[in-house]
Formats: sequence, C-alpha cells, structure tokens
Amino acid sequence: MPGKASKLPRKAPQQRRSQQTVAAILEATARILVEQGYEPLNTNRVAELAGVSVGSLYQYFPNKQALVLALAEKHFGEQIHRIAMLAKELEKLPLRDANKLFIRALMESTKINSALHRALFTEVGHLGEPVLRQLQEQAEQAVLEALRRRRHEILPKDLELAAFFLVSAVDSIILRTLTLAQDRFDMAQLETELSALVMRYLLGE
Amino acid sequence: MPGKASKLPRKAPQQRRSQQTVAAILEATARILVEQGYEPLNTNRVAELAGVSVGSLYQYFPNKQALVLALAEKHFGEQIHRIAMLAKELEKLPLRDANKLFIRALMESTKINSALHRALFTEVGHLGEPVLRQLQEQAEQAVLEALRRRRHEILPKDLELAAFFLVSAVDSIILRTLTLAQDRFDMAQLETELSALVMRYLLGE
Amino acid sequence: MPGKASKLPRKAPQQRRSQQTVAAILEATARILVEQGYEPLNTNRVAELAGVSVGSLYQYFPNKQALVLALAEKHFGEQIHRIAMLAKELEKLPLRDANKLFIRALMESTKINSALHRALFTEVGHLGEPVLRQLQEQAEQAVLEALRRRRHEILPKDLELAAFFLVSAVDSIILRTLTLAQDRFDMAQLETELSALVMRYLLGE
Amino acid sequence: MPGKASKLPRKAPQQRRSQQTVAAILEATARILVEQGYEPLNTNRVAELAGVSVGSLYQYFPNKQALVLALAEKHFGEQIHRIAMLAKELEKLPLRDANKLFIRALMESTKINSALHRALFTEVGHLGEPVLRQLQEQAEQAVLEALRRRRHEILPKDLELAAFFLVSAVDSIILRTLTLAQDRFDMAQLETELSALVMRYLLGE
DNA sequence: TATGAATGAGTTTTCATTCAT
DNA sequence: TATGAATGAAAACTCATTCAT
Repeated sequence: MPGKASKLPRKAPQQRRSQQTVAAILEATARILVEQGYEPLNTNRVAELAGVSVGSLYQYFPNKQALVLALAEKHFGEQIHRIAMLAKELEKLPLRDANKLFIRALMESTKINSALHRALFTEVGHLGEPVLRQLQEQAEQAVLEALRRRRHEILPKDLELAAFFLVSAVDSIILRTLTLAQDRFDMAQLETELSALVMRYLLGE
Repeated sequence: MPGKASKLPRKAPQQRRSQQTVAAILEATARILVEQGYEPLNTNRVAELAGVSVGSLYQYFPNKQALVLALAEKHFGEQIHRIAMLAKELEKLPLRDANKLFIRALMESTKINSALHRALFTEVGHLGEPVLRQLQEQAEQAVLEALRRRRHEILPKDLELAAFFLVSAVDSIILRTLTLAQDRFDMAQLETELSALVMRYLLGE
Repeated sequence: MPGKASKLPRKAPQQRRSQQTVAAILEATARILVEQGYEPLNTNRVAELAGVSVGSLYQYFPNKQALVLALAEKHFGEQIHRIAMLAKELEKLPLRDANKLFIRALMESTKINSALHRALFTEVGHLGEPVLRQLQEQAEQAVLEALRRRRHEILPKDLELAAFFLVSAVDSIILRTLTLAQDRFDMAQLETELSALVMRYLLGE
Repeated sequence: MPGKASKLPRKAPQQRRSQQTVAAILEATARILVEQGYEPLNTNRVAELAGVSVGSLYQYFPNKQALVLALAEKHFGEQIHRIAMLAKELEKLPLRDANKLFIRALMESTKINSALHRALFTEVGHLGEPVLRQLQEQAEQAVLEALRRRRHEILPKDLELAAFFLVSAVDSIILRTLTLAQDRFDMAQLETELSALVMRYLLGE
C-alpha cells in the first residue's frame, strides 16, 4: 500500500452533483458493508454499485478506510445528535420519567438503520475505534451532565464512573439484542427491564 | 455474509510434531493479531513468524479466517471453562459474597491475555460472531443457574432476561474498560462499582 | 469435470486501448501454447510476454482456461468461416471438382497457423471439447448441405451419418498428418489420396 | 519443478504387495483422470484415493507424468495386443469378411474402458504423444501387413499411405463417436457404414 | 518399506491506487 | 471533473517432492 494518506475526506463537495456523488458512494459502502461485510468491500465494487467511476471515488475519498470512516461518522454523528437533543429536552422531568423516555428513544434510535449500526460495530471494530471512543465520550458527557444535575438524588458518588457504566451497559445491551439476541425478547419487556436496571443502579430501587 | 470455503480447520494434527506446528501457528496468529491487527495479518507472515512453511499452515487451516477462528475458540473456550468452574465453586456462598468473588475473578480472567481478548473482540467482530454467541450463551447459562437457585431472594422475575442483562452489562463494561477506558479508573474501584451494579439490579440495594 | 469459475471472458474491451491489450494477450497465449505447451503456460508468463500487467489480464480473463478457450474460439471460428465460405463457392461445380478443390483448400487452411491448430488439439483436448464439438457440428452442417444437394448422385443413404464420417475422417487424417506423420508423405500425394477416399466413399469410385 | 527425472516407472514391483500397491495407484489415477481430468489430478489425491501414502507412490513412480504414462501404456498396450492377435486370426478370411469382423472387434475393444480411452485421448494429448505415435505405428504395421498380403485385390498403390489413412480414419471415427457423437447413431449402423467406408476405399465398392 | 508431515517455489488472484484520455 | 484501463505489490493458495521417523 502506497503512502498512507490522511483518512479524512479529501474535499468538501460544493456542487450539488458532487453531493449526490458522495451520497451515492456512501450508500453503496453502507449496502456492501451490511450485506457482505468489510472484507469483501473494495473500492472498485463500491464505485460500481454507486454508478460512479473509481476515479471519481478517489476524488472525494483518499482511500478505502476514509469511506468507512465517513460512513461511521455520519451514522454515529446523527445518533449522537439525536441523543444530545433528547437529553436536553428531558432535563426537567423527574428522573424516573426522564429515564423511561430516554431508554425508549434510544431503542428507537438504534432501530433506525439497525443493520448498519450493527455492521459498523461488528465489522469495523478496528477502524471505528476512534469513532467509537468519541461516541462513548459524547454519550458519557450527556449522561454525566444529567447525573450532575441530579447528584443529590442518586446513589453513585463517582459520577464519571457512573456515566461510564450506564453508557456501557445500556448501549451494549441494546447492541447485543441486535446481534446476539434477535427475537429472544420483546421490545416492551426489554425497555422496562432496562429502565429498571438503570433506576436501581441510580436509586437502589 | 458469504461462506465460500469452510472456515473450519482442515484436519486434526495427529503426530506430536504436527501438534507443535499447529500450536506455533496459533501463537503466531495471536501475536500478529495483538500487535498489528486483523488486516495486516496474512498467512505468509503467520507462517514465517511461526517458523513454519506456508504449506504446513494450509495443511491445517484452509485460510486466514480459520486461523483466527481457531484462536478465538481456544481463547474463549478456556475462559468459558474458567467461568463455569468458578460458578460451581461459588454456589453455596451468600449472594453478596459470591457476586463479589465472581466479579473479581472475571476481571482477573480478562486480564490474562487481555491484549488477545481485546483484539479478538475489536478486530474480528464479524468472524467471531458464532463464537461470541456461544460464549454469551454459555455464560448466560451459568448465570441463569445461579439465579434460579436464588430466585426467591432476587427482584427480576424473567430470569433469562436477567441473565442476558447481567452477562451483557458486566462483560461489556469490562471490555470497554480495556478498550476505551484504559487508565481512566482503577481496578479496585471498578470492581466495587460493578458489584454494586449487579447487587442493586438483583436486590434493589 | 468441475466448473468452478466461469471460463468465459470477463468483460468485453470497449476502448481501442483495451482491444489492443486483449489482442496482445491472446497472441502471447498462442505463442506460449505453441512453443511450450499448456502446462507451462501461466498467467504471469502470458502477461509478461504480452507486455501487460497481470492485473490487466485478469480484467479480461478470469483464469488460464478462459485464455485458451478464447484463443480456440478465435482460431476455430476463423477456420469455420473459411470453410463455410468455400462450400458456398463450390456449390455448382461437379462433385469431383468440388471435392478436389475443397480438400485442397482445407489443407491450405490447416497449414495457416498449423502450429497453433495442432497445439490447440493436442494440448487442450479437455478445455476445447465444447469448441471442438461446435467445430465438428458446423463442419458437418456445411458438408450435409452439399450432400443433400447431390443426394441422387451418391451412395450413402443416411446423409447425416455420411457427413459425420467425412468430417471426422478428413479432419483427423489432416490433423494426424500434422502431429504424427509430419514429413512421411508429401502434400500432393496426400491430397490426391484424400480425394480418392472421399470419392470412393460417395460414389464407389 | 525440481530435477526432471526419467518418466519411467522406478522399479518393477517384485513382491505381491508391491503389485497390489501399483495397481491401486494406477486405478486411482484412472479414476481421477476419468472423473475429473488431468489438471485436478495430483499425486496427493492419487495416493489418498489409492489408500497409500505419497511416499509409497514415489517409490514406484518418479513423478506425476510417469503415473499417467504408465496408465496410457497399460491401456493402449492391451488394446494393441488385442488388435494384433485379431489381425493374425483374420489373415485367411476373404477381405470383406475380415474387414467386417475387424471393425466389429475394434468397436468392442474401444467400448471396454471407453471412459478411460476417451480421457487418455482428450486429457493428455501432450503427454501421450509418444504413446499415441507408437499406437498408431503398431496399428499401421498390422494393417500394412494385411494390405500387403492382399495387394493384388486392392486399389491403393501406396500401401503405407493407405494404412495410415485407414488407421487414422477408422480410429478417429470411433473416437469421435465416443466423444462428440454419443447417442447420435446406433452401433450396428456405424459398424456397417464403417465397413463400407473401408471396402469402398480399398475396392471401389 | 511405509508413512505423512513438512517444504517452498511457483501460480493464481485481488484490489488499492494512479493516470492517460 | 469524470472515466475506466492499467498497474503491480501483496496476498492467497497449490502441489510435486523430500525426508525424518
């Protein structure tokens, strides 16, 4: 592999047509990633499926990894955004209600494009790590603020640790539901139990 | 996800010599996986590092995936075995003590070969899925039995769901400590908090 | 006989440049086949001799067999075409003259690229079978029409069988002259005797 | 490929067990050749199918080609032997009868192990050439003697040429029946027409 | 003699990336 | 800018053959 270039997109698409091209490329990437996985994903295939020449692909993405990275950033960025918005909205509700609504929204959010979500997690652990780390941090940040605001109501004293726990536990339970336990439990039940897990951790029932 | 060539090992080594060969190959695989990751791992490199010819490698493993799969099975198999043994031993202790010891042992166990553990999780999500599924199931099974035995003491009613939650949450928190939160928290603290998480979920304090 | 990867060409070259590439590849294939045979023929050698990269070769041919197959189709296609043209032209001559001219032309035709002709037959019997079958069928068709047109002059009643006999006999005698009896007999003599064989079979002298 | 060794069998099997081993190896070779062709044939597969270790195979055959060569020699040797015997027996019959019986016997002979016969011809043209040449020469020799004995009855003057023609034509028609025209014509009809072809060539009806 | 593990040169094949048009 | 042919380094994989046991 020749000179490792930056993994960031090369240039922002300014024209409408460019935007469409980029979108088509990312869609193709997502589709192959979901349907076939990371290994069979290659730039020629992506370009072909996107209906674009390889040359064009390289106009916007310096290399293969940038493709997946951009996709991950887009997907997780949207999710983070939704979460942050939501956290804001729930600020003033009682903890119990806020939690319930939050969990519900989280599960909804994950179902959106769940195949991609899952693929990004399982197929590209290595590439995604910086992205995942960021995702985790931002999520922790949002949770941390919420915990701080209610620090007198809750049991955990080390709020950073608690945020780390909550994000890790909730996120991974949802993810594993997707990957390992599809159809074993129903959504409503999961939601209730997940809320219970959180509430008991924070309040001891 | 495709399934071209079987990813299973080719033939079992029967003589002493060939068992050594296979062991050397797996060790080399682990080392490269840990130090460099899945993508740069390739059969030639593995064979070279193992001090074996490529031909020998292909005598036992049809391709790169089979290599990693065999490694995953070995590593997780050992871990599952440790966990199951431990669960047996803790059967008769009070829940609180059993839990504390279990969590501690789990963290110890994960530290053994933690680099490999981490690499297997982050680098080969796709390959490992069947293995991970099995790992999860066996872990759930062990936990489920423990929960059943103490069903009258605990809050959760759907024990299968509870087992799924506990395994997912504990496992992923430990894993994320390894991958995303190295050095952010200290072990003793993590251990205590993890125990608290579990105890509150089961008993509500 | 297995059928792993399709043995058909991969994609048709569209630009001038790529047509030249394909032509160069086929020429190199022919040359190696003739000079060294099928076994030593390999994609790297072909690409090198063609002055092309292996990658380019694989852009148009999925494997070694496809290479030889394409060559066989080209060579035999041309030959079939010549034969069919000729048969048309001889339609109106008396049988004896038509036969003489036909045999002569056939021998001429075979001498064109006789090394390749021979190589394709002896080296790639297995691959060529569908091609050979087609060659035989088309030749029989041409002969059959000629026989039908003159059905009242000739002895054989089952014209299809006769066509099969004539094509097989004449073709294989010419081929064996090339492969097994080079220099044992002279061309003029062969030509006369071959005509005699055919005439006696059709007319009984 | 390392040092080209002689292609002849290494040593004659003297013991009973050795003979069985050799026989098993040749049978396995034949089977793979017939069922899969020359390319997929390899020494390891042959040894395995023969129930013998590769090492043992190399005890009796210096290399892969020797395997096929020995097989070809065995098969064609038997056939040549049958033909020569037969020619002797038919010496004193009238030409017409001798011819008829000869053709019939030839077709019978070819049907014995016809799959192998066909495979040896189509799969190993290159390897077999010396063997085929010898086959052709011995057949021509037998035919030539018969023609000489009856030189006053027949039309062709150059008896060597005639022998070459007859052997080539008859042999190839029979072979093509096997490979290209299976089931198109029935045996009895073929036999009659083949006799006719020969008789007309020799006698002009 | 037999075994079958080991070898490694030789091939096949892929695919990220470049570049002439 | 777009195209897609071409590149070739790097993998993947095979298999005739050897050799320690």
